[in-house]
Amino acid sequence: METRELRYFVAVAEELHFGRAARRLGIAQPPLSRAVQQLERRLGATLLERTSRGVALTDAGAVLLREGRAALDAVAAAERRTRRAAAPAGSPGLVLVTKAGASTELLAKLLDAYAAEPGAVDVDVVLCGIGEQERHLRDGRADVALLHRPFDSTTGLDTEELHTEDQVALLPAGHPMTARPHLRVDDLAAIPGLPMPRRRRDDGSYPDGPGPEVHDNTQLLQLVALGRATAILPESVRTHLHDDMVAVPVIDAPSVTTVIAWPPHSRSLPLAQLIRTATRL
Amino acid sequence: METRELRYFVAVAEELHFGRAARRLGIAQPPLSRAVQQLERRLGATLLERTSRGVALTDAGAVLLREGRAALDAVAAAERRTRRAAAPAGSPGLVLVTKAGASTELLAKLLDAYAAEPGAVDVDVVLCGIGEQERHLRDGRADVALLHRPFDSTTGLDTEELHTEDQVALLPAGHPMTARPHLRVDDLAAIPGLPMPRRRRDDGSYPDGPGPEVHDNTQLLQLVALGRATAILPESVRTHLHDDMVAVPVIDAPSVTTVIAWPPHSRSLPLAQLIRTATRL
DNA sequence: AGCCGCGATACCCGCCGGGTATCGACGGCG
DNA sequence: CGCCGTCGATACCCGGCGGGTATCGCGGCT
Repeated sequence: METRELRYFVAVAEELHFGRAARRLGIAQPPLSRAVQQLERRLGATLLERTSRGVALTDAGAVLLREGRAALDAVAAAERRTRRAAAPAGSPGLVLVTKAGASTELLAKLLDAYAAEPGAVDVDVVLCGIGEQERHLRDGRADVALLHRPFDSTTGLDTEELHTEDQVALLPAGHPMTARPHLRVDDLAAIPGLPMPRRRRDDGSYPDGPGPEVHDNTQLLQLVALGRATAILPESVRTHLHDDMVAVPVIDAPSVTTVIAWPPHSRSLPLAQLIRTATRL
Repeated sequence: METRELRYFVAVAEELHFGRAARRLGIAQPPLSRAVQQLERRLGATLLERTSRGVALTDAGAVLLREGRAALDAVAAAERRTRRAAAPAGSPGLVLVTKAGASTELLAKLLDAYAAEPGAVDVDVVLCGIGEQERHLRDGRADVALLHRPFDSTTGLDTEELHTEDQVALLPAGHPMTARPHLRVDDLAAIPGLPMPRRRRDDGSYPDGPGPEVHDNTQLLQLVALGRATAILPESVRTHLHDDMVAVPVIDAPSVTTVIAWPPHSRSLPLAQLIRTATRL
């Protein structure tokens, strides 16, 4: 199976429309139809159910969509990492990816400590959207990530725990509940007029519910400060708070563990040293 | 990057010889040279150092060899799993791989328990050489494996622990040490005339040392029974012993954990049910 | 009935992957 | 020291395949 065929099939499977997929791929529709047919013949499997009004995935097609994405990521990773390995000295030796607006202190400490090590290489820091870090590791855009359990999935990655912290509720200053020594999750759900914002999911959609839609932490903090929302966040957000917000411990929220994660078959000395530095912090 | 190019490069990188690689690939040597040159041009990287007497890998080439193998495995997995998903009912629903000659009781119990579950599918059992299981999972030849820590690597796999056991030393019946209630690893290393056999490594070579070379457990047991060797093995081997051998606990050997492992992104109901059954044993 | 949207088919062209023949560089050996 | 053997690169040719345009066939909607 060639990567071209896989790319073509994945495009059709995602669009569920040969015409749109062809446009996305920058080719005409007939060759795309033909390529997918040929793939189906070679696999001996029907991947798509065609009706004259559109396309639907078969079970086998769903399997190939999932596995094919993983395979294309692996190919992309091979390509990117080879390019990086061949790049002249001075380019980034390691790329670290983490969520935008999280772990800033831990990250700063880690980068400082690592830079002080003998033989340290340049580290590029990439900030990306929630849930995108694992993808960056799998397709070679990054070598190592800072993830936050239980929010981020770490399946298929090697990890070391760095830090665990409890979560706090963020309330507008002056709210009656700020007087309480601690809260429970149910207390917050019951506050009238202070809904929990809905974060954008990986696929771009938002969960149902009453709260406002947000997609980054800055927006969220602003909404809390304005008295329009509340939120449960790791206690390290306290360092970002001014006196317009108050943090109250939430005793029954799951605690958050920051982990350093990397693709399992990585074998680079700088990466090993960065991980060692991280675990010693 | 096309899988064809990757396959070609991997063949050359493994053979370190264009002619042999071409023969292995079933093509002539000139197109192979050209394909690798084209790959190098596209990547903007020198992958191989050519001398008129042969070929050596550059750093970038070593990266692409490792990453490329992983990518080709992922492509092969996509292909195999799709074929399986499309195969008519009656073909194996799950393929389980484990070391030849290990975990037989646990495996039998697991298969029995799973077969009794409602909705269970057929399970094919594949026995393979030591260290080959991970590869079977990664390239789609198997869906799930029984592994033994700390011997098998589980990096990049999801696992659940099933069973932990201590290790025992296997001695020929009548040996003076069989009178001892327990032993230490150092005691065994010091026995004259009873060396530890050398097991074949993944690459087919054997470690240096005095012991005989073996590559499976049957051979090993035979050598012990003949009074030509000793070995440290999980205590479950006791069930295979006749009265020609004696097992003595080794108190400082690492204990062995049997785990069930699967590729991290698997999403099949039968697999989930098998894993659930396994953890409940 | 007629039109429209969508995927499949028919047919053509140019490029690229594969083949054979040969070259050029290097090392070994008589 | 010159000859030869080995090995990768180059030159050149051919056929097939990937990609393009034009068109068909089917189904749903109005």
